Amino acid sequence: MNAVTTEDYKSLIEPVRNKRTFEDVSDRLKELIFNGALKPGQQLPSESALAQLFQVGRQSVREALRILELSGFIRVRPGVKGGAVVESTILSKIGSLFLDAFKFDRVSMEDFTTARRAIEVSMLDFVFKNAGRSDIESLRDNVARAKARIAGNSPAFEENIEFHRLLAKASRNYVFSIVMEAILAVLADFKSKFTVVKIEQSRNVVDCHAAIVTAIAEKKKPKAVVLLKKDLMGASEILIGSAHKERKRIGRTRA
Amino acid sequence: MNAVTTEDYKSLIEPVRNKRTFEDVSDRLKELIFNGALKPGQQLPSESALAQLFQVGRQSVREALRILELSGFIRVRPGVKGGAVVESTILSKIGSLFLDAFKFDRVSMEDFTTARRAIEVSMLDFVFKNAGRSDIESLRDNVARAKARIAGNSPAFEENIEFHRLLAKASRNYVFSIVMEAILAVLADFKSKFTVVKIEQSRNVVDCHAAIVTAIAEKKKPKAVVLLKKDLMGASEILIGSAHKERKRIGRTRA
DNA sequence: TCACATTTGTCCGTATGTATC
DNA sequence: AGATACATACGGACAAATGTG
Repeated sequence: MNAVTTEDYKSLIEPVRNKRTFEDVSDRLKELIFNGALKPGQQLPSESALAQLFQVGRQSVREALRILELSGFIRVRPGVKGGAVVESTILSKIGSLFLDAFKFDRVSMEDFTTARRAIEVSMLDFVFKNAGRSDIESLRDNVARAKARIAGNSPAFEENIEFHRLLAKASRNYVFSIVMEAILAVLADFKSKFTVVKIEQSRNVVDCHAAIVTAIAEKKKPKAVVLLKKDLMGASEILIGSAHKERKRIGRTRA
Repeated sequence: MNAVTTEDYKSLIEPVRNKRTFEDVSDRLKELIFNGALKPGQQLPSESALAQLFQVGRQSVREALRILELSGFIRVRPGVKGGAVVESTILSKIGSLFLDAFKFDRVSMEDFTTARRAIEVSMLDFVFKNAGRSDIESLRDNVARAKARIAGNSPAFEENIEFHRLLAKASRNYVFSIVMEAILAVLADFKSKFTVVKIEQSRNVVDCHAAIVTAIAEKKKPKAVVLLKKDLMGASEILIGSAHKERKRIGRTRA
């Protein structure tokens, strides 16, 4: 008899079954999606059918579907002909999780805007390297729509956010699209809550965007960098300004 | 009578109540966490207690807790004195979601490594600007531990990943920590699956890391940039190499 | 317009596994 | 070892949503 306890074996022997049922189910379904056995647009069996197939209760299936839904693998709708359909909404899910991280860990607007500036400027290299004619067309189209909206006397809030999404797409590197989506999620949330977008601000932004597109089309990289920095700096000032006001209003400082 | 249907109003009128019960519950709990009413380390009431408090069924509470768990807000453990505890694991959740996006959308290793290089190099600016003595100490410590492991004739896989996490921390900007966590999740997953880390490779990496730390300590930025690029380029080659082999082995091309 | 079928959404009762005291 | 308190899991039931005839 010695002092070796079960505890000592925990690092050596892993349990045969440590996963919870619903985790097992969601992992199995994930695998099917990764394998290509379940393709985007394809309908999954109903909850009760899945329960029978996996030989588990419906509750476990539901919790598994909840996981897949939140991870951005499926969309679930009620009603006849409803149910779970394979569909990638991961991008927007990453955005909301990033936003959660911001709120939970109380990231400062200064950190956010400076990091954003650095990342987006470095992304511009890729735009110059990889953007095609169609990308530039999309950007031009975006600017045109933004101008039209401003001409109609309303701020082009959505369009000006979309511009950066399109810029990321023009980098032809999906990683930047993911990161940009995260950035824009924070931006959209913050702006919608704390700032009133004025027409004048919107107009300046659109003008800057238009100049950026021109610089890209004319392959003038240094000019584009300067313009993008100016654009992002303007956004920073608005954000940080309202963040300070907000902190004052709430009367609580950062931990 | 005109052709205006209910459908036309969907963009104008949002439903009074489109949320499902469990979404309501998880949102309410999230708010309590953001408000600071529920602090990290704090225990939530039991499932049945929450069900009574919110006046909903246990199943709705369970699905709400599943969401909070997956979003990285709580940890759930069974047994007496178990239950849901507020705890931020969002960083690792963002990592796994990022990894999911990679697998789902079949991002190429080329895109991943080039984007990573760009982001990490731009992050280096922040390291030079903000890193304190303690950050450099952490990096030095990491290199020392890696060297010790290699001296013991085993590859310093974990330590070499951790190096980049510490580098992000040294930037003193949490945004980079988040992005880095996402990058490392992909890296760890890929390496653990497809490549055998050789001692020789590990040694080269550690030597490079050591040189980077020295360059940072001596405030030699251009040198640090060159070294970091070299380090990341080495990682790229290993990854892309094994990615090609892997694609060949599986016998499936990218969609 | 209305009834119907299907599927998700929700609740309840109950049983089991698990960790702590 | 036994009692406990909790999550986990199952099955049944009904409500709500939604497409179809």
